[in-house]
Amino acid sequence: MEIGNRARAVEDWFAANRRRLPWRTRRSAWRSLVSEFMLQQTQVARVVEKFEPFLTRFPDPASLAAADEQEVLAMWQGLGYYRRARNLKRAAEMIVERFGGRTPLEPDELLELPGVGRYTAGAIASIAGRRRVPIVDGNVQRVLARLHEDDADPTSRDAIARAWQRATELVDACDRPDRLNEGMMELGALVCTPGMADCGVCPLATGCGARRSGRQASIPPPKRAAVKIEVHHHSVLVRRNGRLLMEQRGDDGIWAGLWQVPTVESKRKLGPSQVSRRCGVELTEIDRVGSFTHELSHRRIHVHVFRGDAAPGARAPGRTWQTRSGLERLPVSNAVRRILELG
DNA sequence: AAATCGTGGTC
DNA sequence: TGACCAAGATT
Repeated sequence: MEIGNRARAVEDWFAANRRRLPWRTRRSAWRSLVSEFMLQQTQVARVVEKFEPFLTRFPDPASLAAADEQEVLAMWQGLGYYRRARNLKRAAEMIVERFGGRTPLEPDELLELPGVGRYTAGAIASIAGRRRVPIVDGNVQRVLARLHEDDADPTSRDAIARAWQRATELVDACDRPDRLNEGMMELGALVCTPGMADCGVCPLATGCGARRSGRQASIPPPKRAAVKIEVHHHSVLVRRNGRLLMEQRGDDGIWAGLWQVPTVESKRKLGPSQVSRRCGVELTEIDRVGSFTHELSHRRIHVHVFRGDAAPGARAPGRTWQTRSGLERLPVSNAVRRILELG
């Protein structure tokens, strides 16, 4: 099939199929920017729950730029990759300062924003701005690899470069870059999925290399999962006068900037007396409450939960005593949410 | 440039 | 059930 016909086949397929992201029917650069930040490495279904509340609270770059970072993180709670939320706020600040509050639609300007890489810039520019630029996400890379029967390791430099080259050729040959790019991603998400290629309904089936050779299941080869390091978090629910002691995590590492109950991290499991000694506040008593494991992409955290009573007049520098309603305003990880449920 | 950063879904 | 994956970016 000639490349222009391929591109139009995808555009027509997308135009005829319902979109899973209805907010894109309103073409707003700001909405597109927020949407693309949320969608980085995150499934559409998860984003749908969070998007409208976030946009209602932060309807334009100025409102986000002026907001307290704690509130931004709270609106992001549960989405993961919390650095995106902080980058998005910094991007909003830059939009206000350098672009007069108007979200840019040119790829080069978008790339200057923190947290915006080649994919995100291309998605906003092509979908919200209808600029003729390519995008390659995990879906597009898989569809293109199968189309061209490219069985290389998808994490290799060369394979990535070939995907961008092929995406560029397609978008150069298409009529509507927005429909082409969204169509390629939807194809990957709904038709040409990792586990199954539903070639019977695929607009690219004619001329697909993997289909011709029957290698849909082995292209692309799977990426090796990261080795998970095992660590232990000992978290203490410290009570005093009906309040709970909370601390904020540092600027780097996992859950940066989020809040937690006092937690001792170690390579090995610790007993109650060790936890009591190292948790940073004097306790008169400590008991085990329960434990669970929390899985991250590159780490397995064994969470051991304790309950302790603060000694009278105990000091806890850098920490705050929170009431139940105060707790609800602090951004916490899902692991901490589970810990708090045990309290 | 390999590691890091969350969480939930799929098969 | 445990890999593997998701509208990736950063260092």
